[in-house]
Amino acid sequence: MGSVNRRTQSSTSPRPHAARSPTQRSVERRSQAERRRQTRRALLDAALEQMDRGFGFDSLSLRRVTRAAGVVPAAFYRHFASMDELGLALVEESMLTLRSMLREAREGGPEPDHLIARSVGILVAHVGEHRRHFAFMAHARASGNAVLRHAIRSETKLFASELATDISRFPILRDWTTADLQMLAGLFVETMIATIDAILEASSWTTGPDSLSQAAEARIARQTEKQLRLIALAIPHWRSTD
Amino acid sequence: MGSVNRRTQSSTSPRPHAARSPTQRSVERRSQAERRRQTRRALLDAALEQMDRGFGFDSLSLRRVTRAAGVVPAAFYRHFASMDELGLALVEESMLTLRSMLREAREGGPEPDHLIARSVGILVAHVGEHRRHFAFMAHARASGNAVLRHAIRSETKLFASELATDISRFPILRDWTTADLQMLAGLFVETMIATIDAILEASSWTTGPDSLSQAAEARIARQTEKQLRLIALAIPHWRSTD
DNA sequence: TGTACATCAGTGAACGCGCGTTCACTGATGTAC
DNA sequence: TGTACATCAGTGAACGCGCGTTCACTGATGTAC
Repeated sequence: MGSVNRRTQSSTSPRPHAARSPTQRSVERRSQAERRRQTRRALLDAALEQMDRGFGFDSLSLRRVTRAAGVVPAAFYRHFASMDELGLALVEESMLTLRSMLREAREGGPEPDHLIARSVGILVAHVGEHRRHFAFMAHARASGNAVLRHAIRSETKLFASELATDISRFPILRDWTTADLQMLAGLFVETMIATIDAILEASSWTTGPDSLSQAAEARIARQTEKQLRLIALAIPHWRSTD
Repeated sequence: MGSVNRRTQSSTSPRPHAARSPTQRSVERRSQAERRRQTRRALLDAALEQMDRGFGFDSLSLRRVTRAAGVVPAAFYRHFASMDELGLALVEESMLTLRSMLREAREGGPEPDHLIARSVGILVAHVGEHRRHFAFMAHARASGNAVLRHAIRSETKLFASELATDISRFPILRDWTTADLQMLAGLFVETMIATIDAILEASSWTTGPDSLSQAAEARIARQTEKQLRLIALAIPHWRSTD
């Protein structure tokens, strides 16, 4: 990884003869602000990197993170007051990833036939592309750090509620009570979490994609699809009450 | 908690005039062996206690455990070579608790009508009675310690397989393929894990049973029952293939 | 039964190490005029 | 445009602390005869 602190030359040069103004001031400072931004990113990346390698957030030390980011320990405090604060920034970032997945799933529109296979495909692809965010969330969910744990839990509940709203639009669920929609969305989210866990676990044995972990991934995806298809079979037979 | 090392008088006195023999030898040593056993237990209990308070296994130090157990740090090594080894002892112990739950559930015999409510009741009761073991497993599942994590994961898979065998005895599942039985058992186990997580999370806000956490527990149990009933509705409609 | 010796669970002191946090500092970037 | 000053991201040294591990030890328990 190494040091992130090399001067980056801005290609959009800052019109040297323009009048000075508050806006101008912030533009002229961009190089310094950019350096700051890069160090902050390097710290976040270093933490994600360590956690993707299987270390728990609890055993990440401030010194290890700064070492991996290529800065001195004291520099950490220019960006975060504590490791907890860095962790919360990662929660926020990871939830954006999760929501982008939900958005992608929504965009397909309602094609019930392939809906399940498509959703599972999106899930598996997202975990592959944003493995570090998912590994972070999977760990922090059960971590020893109460601040992180509660943050992730409440975000998960929110996510399940959003999903409940989404699925309420399907005609077959029109007459379900809110509680029953939450129950069903909860079941989907729980199945999703279990799938994520299983994929991460399978890919943790090796580094990078190989045929072995790809086969394991396909097997996990097939089982998840079956479970969702089974649940879907029940939906027409459910008598919703509260 | 305090020191565990007080001499315990054995009430079953060791027949003083009997001939010496290998058996006799071990009986006469019982007081020393008992002291050893008690310290070991105190170490395990201290670790469970800390983890039930929300600390992760990763942030448990050998010194904290021995302090809580009332012995000097060096005494730890008379019982375990490392914290990892203590963790594995806890995995083993916790799995016994889990299996005792499965045994209790089996003993009811097949009464499909109340089966779901009964099973959820047993689960909730067991989590209440052995909260520390469940809290340990819930945490270690996603802990940063690879040894513990893999131990729990493989035990969980074994547990799901046992459950698959159990449910294969239900007439309605007679013609299901092995893969489909594993899939269904997996779904049950995942729902169970989510329920355990939710109960532990709800009870972590307060200490001891109070009306608030009891209400939360009842709500969680009701949602789990609904989810299992939903899944059960699908079973007759599933066309099992492999 | 009484005595001399063996075992071994737990002790207490010591070690070197990585940790989080503090502080005055440096020097490149940015601003004022 | 050129110069003098301000800002502030990152530095390097220092601190006290809890950690895991080692070691010779103590003294109660257990064994041999």
